[in-house]
Amino acid sequence: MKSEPKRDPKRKIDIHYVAAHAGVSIATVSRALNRVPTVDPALAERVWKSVAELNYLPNTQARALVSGKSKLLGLIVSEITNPFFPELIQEFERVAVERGYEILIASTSHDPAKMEVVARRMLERKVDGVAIMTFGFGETFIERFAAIDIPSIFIDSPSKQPRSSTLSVDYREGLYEAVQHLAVLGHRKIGFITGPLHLVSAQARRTAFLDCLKSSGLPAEKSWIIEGDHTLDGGRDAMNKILALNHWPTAIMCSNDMTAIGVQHALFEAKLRVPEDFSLIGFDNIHLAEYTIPPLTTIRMSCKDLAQKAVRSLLSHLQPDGRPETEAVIPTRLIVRQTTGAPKASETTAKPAKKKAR
Amino acid sequence: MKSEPKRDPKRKIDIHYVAAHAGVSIATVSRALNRVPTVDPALAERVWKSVAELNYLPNTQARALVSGKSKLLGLIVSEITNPFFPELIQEFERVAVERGYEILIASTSHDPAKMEVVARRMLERKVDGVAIMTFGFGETFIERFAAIDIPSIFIDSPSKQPRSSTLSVDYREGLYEAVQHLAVLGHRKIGFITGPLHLVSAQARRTAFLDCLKSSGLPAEKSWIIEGDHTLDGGRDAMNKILALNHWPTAIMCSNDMTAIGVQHALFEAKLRVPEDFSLIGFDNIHLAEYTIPPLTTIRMSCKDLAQKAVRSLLSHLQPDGRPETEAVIPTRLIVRQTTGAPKASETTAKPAKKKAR
DNA sequence: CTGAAAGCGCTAACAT
DNA sequence: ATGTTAGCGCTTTCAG
Repeated sequence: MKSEPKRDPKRKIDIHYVAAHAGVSIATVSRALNRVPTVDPALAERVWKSVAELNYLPNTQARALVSGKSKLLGLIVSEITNPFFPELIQEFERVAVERGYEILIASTSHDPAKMEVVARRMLERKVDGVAIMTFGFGETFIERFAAIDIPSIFIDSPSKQPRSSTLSVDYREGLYEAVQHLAVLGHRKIGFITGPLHLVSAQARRTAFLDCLKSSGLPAEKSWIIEGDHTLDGGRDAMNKILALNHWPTAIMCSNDMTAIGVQHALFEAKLRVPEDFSLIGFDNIHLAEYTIPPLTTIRMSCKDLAQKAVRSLLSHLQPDGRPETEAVIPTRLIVRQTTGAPKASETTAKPAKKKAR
Repeated sequence: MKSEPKRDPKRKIDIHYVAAHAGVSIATVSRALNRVPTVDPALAERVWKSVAELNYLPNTQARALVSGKSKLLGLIVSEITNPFFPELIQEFERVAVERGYEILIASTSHDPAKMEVVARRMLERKVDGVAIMTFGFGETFIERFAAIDIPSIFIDSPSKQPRSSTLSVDYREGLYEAVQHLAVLGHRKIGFITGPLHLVSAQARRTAFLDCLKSSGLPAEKSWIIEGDHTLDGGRDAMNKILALNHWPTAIMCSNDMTAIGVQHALFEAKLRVPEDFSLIGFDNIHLAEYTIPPLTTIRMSCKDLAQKAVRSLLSHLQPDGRPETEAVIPTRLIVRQTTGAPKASETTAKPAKKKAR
């Protein structure tokens, strides 16, 4: 029986294997890997060489189990098919990976049942922190995570949990610029298509819009405030509701860019033109906004900012030294493109002839 | 000293805690949780009640460590900001979660350096399987995963690794319908904007296009085949190159929808109209295609199909019973919207006056 | 059918 | 500075 217990060629490459290969104990391997400063440089060198040679990858599960840190960050978004979120995800991933964290993405689709599942998934995988980028429904999650003392960050509605931070978006800033822009162009009748109003963020945007109208001395016509749902379809449907009205606004502002693209589509179908018949302003400034026809005037909210601040804040809660960053504000700014212009000179409050085939 | 060792209220809720609460051993708890059929129903019942009452969540890391199964599926995409991928991710997530798997998303951005990192991330986290949806560069990954015997699935280029499956897209099908559609409309001069040609999938699409041209008896003009990169910017730039030519095609086909949207933008800027001046066809049929102005004629490739088949195939490799699904074909089909029409009657091979301000 | 006990691969005391 | 050892929370033999 010629058994060779020490160097079984098909043996799994674990820390013991590396230790044997480098001629040190597993503790030294562990220390070298974790860059503990007290390790003899010569030994560390040997360890790293073995690691490279054997193509050793530490077992994350074992590490997580013993250390209590999963090195996983949760990222909850509402709707991954809204291009705003992929852009945010991309940056979040970049920053998190750079700092040695992996990221667990889940989308709720605004479905309460799914939210429950999503929270469970995050908890089961023992995320070290979680960013709730649903623009609403933060409360649903916050307490769950706070109860288990998982750092969290979410948007718009401040929380008083100790390990929870808030990102507050300054909607007024960009919205005010937008309303002013329209006012200067000569618009006095501005409609607004909101997001789903059960979301605090959608409410915040609507409220900010109303405030800006008031401080610009513009009237707020209730029938021109239509509830959308932040999707293409929602934008189209909302615009069609406005078109069914007897009195039309001359400009439409939207709670996000997808809504605005839906509006453009509704207008296209109705043979109405932008900006000749309606001026249009979106919100988010997704990359696509530059490519709509015509290119969309919109309000920029930097998703990179959002992502970076979220990761940074989360990680700040994870490090014992230095106090956590607990609040950050995200600015917004108007980006003028080609969907805004002066209202028609012939503009009256009477309903124009509609859908006249050209 | 009134110590109460058994029911420390702030004790972590682990399997021992549940076992104590239910009055059974941890082995029974484990078995009940894993639905081992030989457990006494009465005991199982007690365990489940305790689990619910204590809000117990099994520690996934510990589970993974001992079982060797991470219950994690990797999903590698090339570019998360291309809307095709979020749609695919959404479905992938849905199906995977339904089957009890979590999903690890990584995007390569076509960056070889990043690919290395991405592969490492997947390996470190010990994914049970990985879907490589980069539409190219599969080879970079396949071998790495095959070497460690991780099931994988990827697109277009078949692999001979035992635990690796292929999704082959039938590009010809939809492309042929598209070329025929244009031919019937009267087009004989069709240009094509490709994807990045270092991707096998982009090459496959171009080759399929060329074949369809030939079998339709249409000429293939080299200068009308421009390399794009599957992005908005790439589409715009490619179209501008075509516009700089002396002889124009009358129709443009694109390797994906984002490219087509970029083309629409270039045309808009050049004051050219779709479909009056150019007919345009995309590829993918992302949701947005319905909302471009005018709505984009495109070739549908179902990302849901892709996602479902990928997950199913991956999981089939993970179950010992039944043999793995090793190959699936994804159909494609033309969706006619409003970017295709007859070429101008005045159409000649001479270059029309360009950029005349209206 | 149930329980006791042996690890999974690693980190972090605790020795040396 | 390095090695030895005791777990992290769970699944899974192996006895009973």
